[in-house]
Amino acid sequence: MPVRTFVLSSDSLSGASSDLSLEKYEKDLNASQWEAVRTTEGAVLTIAGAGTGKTKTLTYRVAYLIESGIPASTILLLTFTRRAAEEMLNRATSLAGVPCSQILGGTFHAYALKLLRQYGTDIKLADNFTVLDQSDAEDVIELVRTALGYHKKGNAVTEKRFPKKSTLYSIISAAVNRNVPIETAIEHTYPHFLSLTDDIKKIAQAYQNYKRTNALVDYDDLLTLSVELLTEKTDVRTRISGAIRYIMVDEYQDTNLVQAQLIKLLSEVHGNVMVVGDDAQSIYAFRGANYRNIFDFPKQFPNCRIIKLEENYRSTERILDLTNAVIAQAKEKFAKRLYTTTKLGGEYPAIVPAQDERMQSKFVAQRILELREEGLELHQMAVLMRNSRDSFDLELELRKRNIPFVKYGGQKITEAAHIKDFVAYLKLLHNPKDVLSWNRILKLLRGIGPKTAQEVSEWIKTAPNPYRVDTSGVSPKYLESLRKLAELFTALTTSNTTLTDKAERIYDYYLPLMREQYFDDYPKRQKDLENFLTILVNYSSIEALLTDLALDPIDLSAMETKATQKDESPLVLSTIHSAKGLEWEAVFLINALDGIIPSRYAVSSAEELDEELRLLYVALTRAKKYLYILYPIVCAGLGQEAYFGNPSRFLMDLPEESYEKIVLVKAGSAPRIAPTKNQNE
DNA sequence: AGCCCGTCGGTTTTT
DNA sequence: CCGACGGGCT
Repeated sequence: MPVRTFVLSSDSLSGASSDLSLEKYEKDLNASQWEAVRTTEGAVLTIAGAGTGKTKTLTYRVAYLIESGIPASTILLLTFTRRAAEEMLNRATSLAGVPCSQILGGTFHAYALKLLRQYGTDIKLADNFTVLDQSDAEDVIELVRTALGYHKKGNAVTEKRFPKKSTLYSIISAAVNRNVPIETAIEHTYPHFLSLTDDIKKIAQAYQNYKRTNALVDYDDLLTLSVELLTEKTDVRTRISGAIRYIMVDEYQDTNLVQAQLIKLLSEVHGNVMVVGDDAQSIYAFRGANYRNIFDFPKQFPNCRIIKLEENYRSTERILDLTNAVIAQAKEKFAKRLYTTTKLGGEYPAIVPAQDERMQSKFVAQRILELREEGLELHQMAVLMRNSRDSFDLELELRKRNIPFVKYGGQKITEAAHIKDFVAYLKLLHNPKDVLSWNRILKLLRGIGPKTAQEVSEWIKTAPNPYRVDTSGVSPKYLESLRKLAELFTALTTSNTTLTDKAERIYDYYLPLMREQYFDDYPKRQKDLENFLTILVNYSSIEALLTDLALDPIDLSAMETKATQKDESPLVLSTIHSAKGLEWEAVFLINALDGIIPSRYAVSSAEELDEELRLLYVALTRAKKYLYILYPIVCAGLGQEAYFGNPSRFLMDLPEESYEKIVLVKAGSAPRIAPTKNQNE
């Protein structure tokens, strides 16, 4: 039996020691990282390239502050996802040897929500307000659009096609996030709707009013209302910013103007702010992020110190050469070029044209199994894609070969109709006047459509006891089903049961309705609901559950894996956007086609094209050791007709010596991998 | 008038 | 595969 020694690294042990000297921090870091850690006073801008130890630096800085005696509750750490915050805090805790869990933080939106829950009434916000996620917000828009009469065709104003609710939402949201008037937002993304500007403005206004009168707050409101609060209420601002001595912001290139404003306000008293970001990795401009925030930071904080991290510790030299060549194609140039001194050489990154999507999937699955034979674990490998649906074929192949995987990106559980239905009952227990949820659950009843649902829910809003749906004077068509609904709510509200009991009760009531509503695929949906119930058990209050669902909903397929966990940590499938900040030993990028990445919706403007290039850059820089870029040559069209796909334009002009090409050859029924260096022709 | 259901068209990325 | 739309039904 082979025996190896295993060396425990010192930093996982040092946590236990009460080593008062802070030198251990210096020892683990390079000069720039250490400078970023110890420069705690004043404003600091850290520009950190991919894989240069950005997360490590932030983690060490948190631990360093804590060990220097700074109370955790005076530190605010803002990150892009809650997962990122949790991971950093865990690592900082073991580093500093003292719990860091008291640190304030999470996402901008979550922190803003906390502020508003506490001080919202100061700006006349109802104290029981509900947070709308995107699909809720779209439903509200649909509601006000209908109320204004825009749904009818032949309406004088709607001779032309009227934008659908998701388009309306994205226009309204873009205007807020970019801090521009509605017409500018329309012109930017949907110039063909410019002639409807006045109507869209009316809807935007009605949407705003509706939210206010019904105590609803959408994602953008969380940020803008926080800014409003801190701007207008001087005493609140002084109290809050006085209590925050140190602020750290991760992924600053993906913040928008409102978020930048928020930072400025929160740091007013102490002025100790460090923002960390990489302009080359900005991939959220589509949602209003502005990477120029990075360059504007020194203007906002004139005495700010600028620190650059340029030494990459993640990838091999060969991968780095390729990714440097990729990002060099950007129209807007980036000043830095990453280098490595520790991971010289390595395997060539590979570009793999596959005959078709099936072949692509087979290659990925087979190569993953081979790498696992060589000792890589499944969770150390990832398959990345531009669009969530690009992995459907691969998912079939992985299931066929029994390779467990978890998928990030794509549909969230709160976007699935059946989960939304289910949650609507819970929302009503939390807020009985939630018209939106009434609407939703009433429409599930046979004979009740949009019109009746709206009438009934408007009536409920003013009723003394909303749960006792009054059945007098309603049409016998749906009398019985209304009675049953009232019965459900009576049971839910009169007995003192736990959340789990309530949920089960709702489940029993809802299941038959669901079967009727979504007859085609109800078994799948039923399974989802059962999985959802197992997650729900972890929550003690409806409010906690609803907050999590609104601000950090898990992906539908991730929920499935969570519920049916196998003993082996699964392979990761992820959209590039959801892969931000993560890294793997082996990375496969699939469907690297022109029209996919860059997206065909982005090719008309140089700016959007650059963002797609940065997206590709983010994808490729996730790889530590192995990198495969794949695309199918023949693509299946929408119907049955196939067409020839072109590889991404970003791959066309890369230096020949920066990658190898892999040609797939069939051996019997299974394809074999025949590596050929592209330079030996 | 309002509901139901079949058909067709268009399909990015997410706090 | 979901959502908008139109026609027929209650």
